[in-house]
Amino acid sequence: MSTMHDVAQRAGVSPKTVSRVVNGEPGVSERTRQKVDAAIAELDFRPNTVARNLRTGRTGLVGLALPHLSQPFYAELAEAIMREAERHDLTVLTELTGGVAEAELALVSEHGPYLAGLLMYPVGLSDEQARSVARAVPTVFMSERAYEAPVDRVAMANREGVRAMVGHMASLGYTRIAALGADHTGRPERAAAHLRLDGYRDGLSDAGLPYLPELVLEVGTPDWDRQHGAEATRGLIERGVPFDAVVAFADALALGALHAVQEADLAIPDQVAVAGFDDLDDARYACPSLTSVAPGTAQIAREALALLNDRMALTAPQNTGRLVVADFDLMARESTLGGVAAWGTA
Amino acid sequence: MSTMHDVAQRAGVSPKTVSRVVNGEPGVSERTRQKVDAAIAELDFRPNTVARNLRTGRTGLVGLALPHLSQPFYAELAEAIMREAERHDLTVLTELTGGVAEAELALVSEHGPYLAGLLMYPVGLSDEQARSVARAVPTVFMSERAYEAPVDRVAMANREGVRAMVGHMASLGYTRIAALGADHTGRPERAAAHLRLDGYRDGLSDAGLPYLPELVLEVGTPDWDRQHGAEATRGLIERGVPFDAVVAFADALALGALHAVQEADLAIPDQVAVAGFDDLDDARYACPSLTSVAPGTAQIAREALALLNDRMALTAPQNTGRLVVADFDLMARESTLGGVAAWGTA
DNA sequence: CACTTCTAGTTCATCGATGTCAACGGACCG
DNA sequence: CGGTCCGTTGACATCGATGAACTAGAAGTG
Repeated sequence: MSTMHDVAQRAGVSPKTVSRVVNGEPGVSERTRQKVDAAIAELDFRPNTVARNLRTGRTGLVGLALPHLSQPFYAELAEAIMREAERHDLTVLTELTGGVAEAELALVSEHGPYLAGLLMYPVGLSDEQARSVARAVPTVFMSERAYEAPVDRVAMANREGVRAMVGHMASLGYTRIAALGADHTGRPERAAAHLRLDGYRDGLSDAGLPYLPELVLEVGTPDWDRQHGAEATRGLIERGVPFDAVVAFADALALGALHAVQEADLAIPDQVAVAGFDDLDDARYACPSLTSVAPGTAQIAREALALLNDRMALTAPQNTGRLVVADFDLMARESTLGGVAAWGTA
Repeated sequence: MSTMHDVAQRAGVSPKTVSRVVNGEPGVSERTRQKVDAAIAELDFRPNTVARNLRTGRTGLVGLALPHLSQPFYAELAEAIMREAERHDLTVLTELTGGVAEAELALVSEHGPYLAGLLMYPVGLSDEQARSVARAVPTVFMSERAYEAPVDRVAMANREGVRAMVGHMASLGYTRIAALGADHTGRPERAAAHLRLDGYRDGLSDAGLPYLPELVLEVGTPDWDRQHGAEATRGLIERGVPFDAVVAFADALALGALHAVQEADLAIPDQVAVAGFDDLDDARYACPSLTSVAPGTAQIAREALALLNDRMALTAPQNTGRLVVADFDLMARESTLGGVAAWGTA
């Protein structure tokens, strides 16, 4: 590994001049610039990032904190963010928190000091903890929950998305539309469930349909997975409650519902229509393919990095948090439209 | 941020002594150690990682290079590796290569200098390129392809896994077992396909079944996804070739096959049994749940980090690469066994 | 021509921690 | 009692790059 000093000697100039050339600073004549460039090429010199970081105090490292990667939603989000970070010349350091406040905080105390910024999908953090995280390092949350803290946040169009989905179903003639994934604990970390339930009510009222509590299915755990989606749907069927559609608050739940409905020999979408939220790859490939709300993952990644950039540059307001809500798309597929749409297409 | 200097002043000692305490070096009396510890606590001092890295030349950063995260197999692998890295006190820097040699190399030239090690799932690299990567930074490949280079590698039990799967099917009485995912291009980057096909032949010959070329399905692209799995299976059905089982070389292909088989109104597993490879979460949740070869992802992560540790410590032999093959498990589920095994269980 | 004004480039200190080596004080020994 | 040795501790240089302050010479100005 050659250093700037080596390059300087070879080019017959001072190290500082080499530094100027490398960083494209002004005050270097064309002639010397060329000499230095030549020396750099000959020695295959690459500036030592660590030393630079120490001197400048900047690292170009941003932390990405997610609960898991094994759930496709997070994996897809991670991928989008990494691709976007690359465009900003930032290096991503990924940490899995398991959705536990402890781990979410540990990340900050352990890596915080040398992180230029932090993108976090917080789950367990309290308002107070969120504040302390944001105080320690420039932070952007990707989260449906609003925090009582001056933190930037990117969210999905939870309410509007579900509202539109209910509208979609109503316009197809479905009238007894179940909601799958409600939460009645009121706990703030379940904000996504609350907002989506609000959207469900909005959609019903838009369509002039009554809100029927027996069609609102709670899911026992905070984990929205197929297992629980199937169980809740089975329960609905067994109770004999009449219904002709299910709007699930997550694709995983919807895929479970799909399973339970087919298990009961009900035709999709003729007897029961099903829809989800997240637009996972799995939704496209499900059988039948699943209608879903695409939450604009790419846009979320873009906005999150834009906000973070501002904050790292201290361009952003210091005492207030900004909120960006991503646009959604309603991806209508076989599970509501029926037909023989080619499998695996958008 | 307080520095060692601050702590030293507060404790009335020299910075070097603080350094000794922090790093648990010997040669510090109990009395001073306590004074220093107290000062550290009072100032909430945390050593500056960047400065330490510069001085020592070590970083504790390992790169993780994967083609994608959006394919569940890679996401699950990434998760396993991150969890394991944490146990080794290593920080993981993830990069997505898209499976392109260019990106795989760029990672090294860009971040290589300050990476303590590299875990890569290589796809596009040539032997020569693999060599140059391994020369630049301590490297462990996770890859089915063997490289003509002194690089450590962790692989799956490709051949044995498929062999066992074919045995499993034969023991259940299936005799016309199709292979899905073969490759006849012979290109080295498709080694997984070649090995698995070998395993298929082994399995047939173990069971005394003939190898029938018309039952070997090639998949057009290197991408093993559901779409292609479904297409190839449809082709088989349309050609009217009799078959009673499909062993797919990847779960994604198997899920596609599942779809195509059901589409043709063939009962699973009564008329056609289906099995995959990878044991994705999706396999457990498929309908019917999918029998699959679990490649031992957790073990792969463990072994990969163990090998990398050796190599970073220079404990490993320098001119030769080691190979570890992970154990596999045959997860038999409804798609071969039938029955009503609880959905979503192991 | 003396004097300011640039420009191109240099010197030196510095970021924070750590390796090297020397110094200091007490214990122990002959 | 002088000398050696050992356990502690500190002074200083160093890792590689960069910011601040400075200089030598060219160019412009009245």
